[in-house]
Amino acid sequence: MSVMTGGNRVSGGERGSGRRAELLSIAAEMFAVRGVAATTVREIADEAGILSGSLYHHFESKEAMVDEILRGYLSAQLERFRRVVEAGYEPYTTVGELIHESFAALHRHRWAMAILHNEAGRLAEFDRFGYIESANREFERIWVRVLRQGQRNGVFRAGLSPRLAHRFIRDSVSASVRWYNPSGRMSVRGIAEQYTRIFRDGMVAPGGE
Amino acid sequence: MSVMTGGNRVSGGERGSGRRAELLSIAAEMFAVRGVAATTVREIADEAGILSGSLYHHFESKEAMVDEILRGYLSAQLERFRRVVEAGYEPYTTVGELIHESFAALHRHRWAMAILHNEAGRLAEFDRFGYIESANREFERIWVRVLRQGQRNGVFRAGLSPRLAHRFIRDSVSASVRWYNPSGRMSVRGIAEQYTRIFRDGMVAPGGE
Amino acid sequence: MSVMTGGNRVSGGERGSGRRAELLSIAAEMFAVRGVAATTVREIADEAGILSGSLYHHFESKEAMVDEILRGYLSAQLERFRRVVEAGYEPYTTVGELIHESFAALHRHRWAMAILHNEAGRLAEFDRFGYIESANREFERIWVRVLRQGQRNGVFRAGLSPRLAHRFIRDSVSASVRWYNPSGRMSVRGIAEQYTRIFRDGMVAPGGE
Amino acid sequence: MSVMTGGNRVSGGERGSGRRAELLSIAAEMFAVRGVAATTVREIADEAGILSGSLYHHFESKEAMVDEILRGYLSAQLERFRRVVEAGYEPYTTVGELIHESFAALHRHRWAMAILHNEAGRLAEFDRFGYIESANREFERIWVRVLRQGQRNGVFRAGLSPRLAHRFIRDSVSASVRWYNPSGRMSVRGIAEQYTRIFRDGMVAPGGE
DNA sequence: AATGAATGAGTCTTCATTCAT
DNA sequence: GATGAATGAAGACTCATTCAT
Repeated sequence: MSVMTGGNRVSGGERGSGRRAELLSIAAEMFAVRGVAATTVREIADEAGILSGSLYHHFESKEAMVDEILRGYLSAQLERFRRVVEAGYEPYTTVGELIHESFAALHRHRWAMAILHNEAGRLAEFDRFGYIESANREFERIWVRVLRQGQRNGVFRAGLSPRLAHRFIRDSVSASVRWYNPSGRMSVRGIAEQYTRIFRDGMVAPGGE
Repeated sequence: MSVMTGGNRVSGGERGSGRRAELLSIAAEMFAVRGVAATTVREIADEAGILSGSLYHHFESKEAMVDEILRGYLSAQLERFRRVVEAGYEPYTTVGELIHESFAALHRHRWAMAILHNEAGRLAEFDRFGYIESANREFERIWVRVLRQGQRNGVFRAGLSPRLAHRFIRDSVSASVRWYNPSGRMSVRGIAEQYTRIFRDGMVAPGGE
Repeated sequence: MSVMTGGNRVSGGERGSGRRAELLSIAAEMFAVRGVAATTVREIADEAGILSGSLYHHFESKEAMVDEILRGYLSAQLERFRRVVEAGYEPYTTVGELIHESFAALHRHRWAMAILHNEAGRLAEFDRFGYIESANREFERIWVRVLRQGQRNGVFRAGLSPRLAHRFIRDSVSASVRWYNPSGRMSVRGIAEQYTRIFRDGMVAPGGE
Repeated sequence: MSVMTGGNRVSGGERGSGRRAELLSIAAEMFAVRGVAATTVREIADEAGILSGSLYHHFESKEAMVDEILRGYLSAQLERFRRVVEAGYEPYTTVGELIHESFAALHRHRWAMAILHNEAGRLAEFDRFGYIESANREFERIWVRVLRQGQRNGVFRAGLSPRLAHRFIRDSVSASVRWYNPSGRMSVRGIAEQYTRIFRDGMVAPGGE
């Protein structure tokens, strides 16, 4: 068990608040597209059709909005990763599943992923966002365990650093949020498959080199 | 010929004034570490031991500083990529060389790389920074050409999208600027080798699966 | 007769609604402790367990709450002062009684006294609170009359300005609201006695100087 | 020795800055007259003939302005109190001198005194203003020592609490800042003398009661 | 080359108050 | 009597930039 288990509780407890979720969704997209700092509270409010001060009826601060957005994504995604691991597949399969789950988030939590990818470094310095680092460590633990197990089994090439390999795939996947176009011709599933093949099997054709 | 041929005042750095280069180097690190928007002109000046107003004797604007930093990196790096291609190696070798060149920039242009990785999206919207997109397209052209050639030769696995593969490796490499620690135990060369093996040969051991 | 005869909704507190008095009491303490301006309507409401908007079912405005609190204290206290005077004691005794009455208010109207001491200057500028000045003038009239009478009788030292003496004691007493601690070991009665002795008889011991 | 000894160093070290002092003086009067919270940064700037943002070229924050104003007064006044004590007069005389020094500050530090009298309670809660409490404790120590010594000598009446007596005179003096009018007919010296007589000798005429 | 003072537009945030439900 | 959403005006503070000296 670890940090992000409670997950996504909305201050004041989840109460009704279609409005709250609506505002959050507007904000998430803007934060992702323009950047958190570059998105003004007024712009969010404008987009929502209210005055900027009114946002503070729903959220304590701009920071609190970011917080809520990120917590939601991280806790849900950790949950999914854990479930994959608990399913007990072979490492070879697990790696594929993890990559698929990562890309699946591109649908469900697109903006949160983008925000995280773009601003994690800056945010992580604030105590408030300490959970980001914790979550990242947990993700790493999961990946490294699987890769290492695969190496022990002889399925994965020895001599490669599992931590480095994890970073390799993690960075690729998370950066994809910048260019992925949901209405483009490449489906998330398609991208995930290609990435899995490259990562797991390499560019080189069997007997190719 | 292409975009980034002119400029390059930084690394080339004629234009008298070691002072200028010094200021630019201070700014580059700060832009990279804190973000361009989050770095104030005053902070740069403080770090340089002058008053913020005095910076305007050297540069037209904050934007101009960013511009100068990025141009320097992009033109130099494009130059290196072109040289690799012109050397006329086999695609298998060329891929390794490109990855090595990419990581080598981690030494020479660390801050510029970081700035570009972090803010390219935002900056590219301004006309002034149109050359960023141009340079990126040129990088892509080079990569895609090599990968496609390798596929035709049968060295690289068919059925993989070269553009996607390019993004895969590009994003991984460029994100590494965020965690790479020049004084850590992993050398740039070591990382480049591991990344090359994963990308080219995959995680799976020969006969592994 | 003078100013503060009407009003007094608070202590008298007909007007149905224990709720009203309860809210007023909550507000009074907060106004006294944090300052009127620094106490937000929302904080009062929070403390009362309702939403800020709901306060407006009971009071017209925040100002109206302050008004009601102060009127209650001033009219009651003026009444008591008048009664002391009407009792027709010697000036020497009357002074003691007035000081005692002043300190007695520390029990009954602690928060109102504090508010008045802290904010009278600011409030008095508003027409609405004109009665504060009127009440203060009435208090002064009473004090000055007694002191002057004592000087004529030869009981009180000549050559002292009654108005100045009044300010002296008034300011001391009213400032005591800031440090008086109802659960401390010094009783209100004890403080009043000491103050009376200092004011009436001075620090110097008989034959001391 | 105690807290407020360094005294009044202007951030950046006292450098020139007639402007700084000028702005501070404008602010001090406004803070005193309208209250710190009720005085807006813009009003101060307007009065100074600059834009509100420009104030931040000179001071870090509104709070910093208050801080500088109060430190200046407290350190100077403590110094004067210490000098009175070190002069080694009889307690009877010392009391008179302390009262005179207190009123003398009404000329030199009128606004600081007013701010302190009005807002000390609120300010003291902030760490930044911890020195206010320290200074107040030091003032009290000085007063209590003198009064107690006088009681031991038999000059001052026994049975009176020195701490209470200190509060009595302190509160009177400091509240006088609210009604003292420099252009009125009562001189500071005159008020000080009357207060000294009341406090030391009492209202009652010798053989009066 | 640099200082020091100032600008002006903009940022997040606060808060008394209103009002339909 | 109360809720919950919103208003609108204002407040402290930031910052790239300008410019006379």
